[in-house]
Amino acid sequence: MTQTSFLAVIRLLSAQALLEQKFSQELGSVHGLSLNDSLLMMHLEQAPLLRLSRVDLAKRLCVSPSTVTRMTLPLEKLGMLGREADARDARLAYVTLTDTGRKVIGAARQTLERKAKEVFKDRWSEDEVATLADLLGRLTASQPNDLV
Amino acid sequence: MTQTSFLAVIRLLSAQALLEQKFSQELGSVHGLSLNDSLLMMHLEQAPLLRLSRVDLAKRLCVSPSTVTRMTLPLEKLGMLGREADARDARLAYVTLTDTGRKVIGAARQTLERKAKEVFKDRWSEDEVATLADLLGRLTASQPNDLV
DNA sequence: CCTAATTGCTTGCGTTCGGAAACATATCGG
DNA sequence: CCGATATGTTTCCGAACGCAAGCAATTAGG
Repeated sequence: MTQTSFLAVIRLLSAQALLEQKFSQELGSVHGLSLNDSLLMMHLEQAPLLRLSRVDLAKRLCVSPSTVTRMTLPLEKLGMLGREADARDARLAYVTLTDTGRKVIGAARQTLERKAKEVFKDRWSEDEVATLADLLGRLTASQPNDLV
Repeated sequence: MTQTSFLAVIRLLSAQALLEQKFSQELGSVHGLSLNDSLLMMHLEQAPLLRLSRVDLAKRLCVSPSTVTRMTLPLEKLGMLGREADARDARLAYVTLTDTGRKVIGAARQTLERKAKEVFKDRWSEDEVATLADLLGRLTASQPNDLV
């Protein structure tokens, strides 16, 4: 069991490195976004009011709050993200997804979907991909919210 | 199918961020290694002569060759890694695993194994973990060599 | 041979990230 | 009401990375 767990974890780390490499290039050159930028905007996309606090985003992305601050700065200047205050708590500075941002992340998502399909194109049955997605979902179940 | 593939990829990326966060801290404080340091040394561990070229390591880790050069430098100074020339090709500078390095990565591996077991401790049957490991292995099958 | 292209490695530069510290605001306990 | 503690955000600093450029050595083509 410990060997199997270890194998699963090591392979997951390796697989991520491979996928990130495959996705980052095109995502950056075509849409001007990093992979983490895209994940951030996709979290906003499915948030109730298209907005989330910075600490919330940090937890979902598994990055530090300072990283969220730095990530949102350029996207805000590009008009993809906005900033919104909370009426009750003046400490909160929500990150919002603008109309421009919705269009951009929509296009980026299509790129990601196409690339994702390519990954499993050969030697994978639909059931196998579904099983993989399901098992990985168990791993991230402890996290705030699931994308897609 | 495209939705399923997309879901699998997104969840894999999220799961990796979560695992890296869980493993990095203890690995660094207890053994003084980063996660990538450990993966690099584990690749050396199972190499035929405990040695690999830098470009080979770069491919296995999905990082740039310059990163390998920079990663090995401090580990070499700590006596965990060594440098070996090739008799036929003077360009090659093999990275070797020293006795010290073998002991350190062996201990680090135990930490990783223990943490990996914790990840699946609850709500996972042995078969499920094995299935996950198998499916992830398919993703990394295109890569040079498999760890473990 | 001898030049050109290729391969392995390293260095410099710009970018990105985590952790500590600082600051503002909120909440809790008397 | 007030001090102490907690929470959200930002800034500073050091560490890690990719890319482009450069150097050394090998290989390929005439």
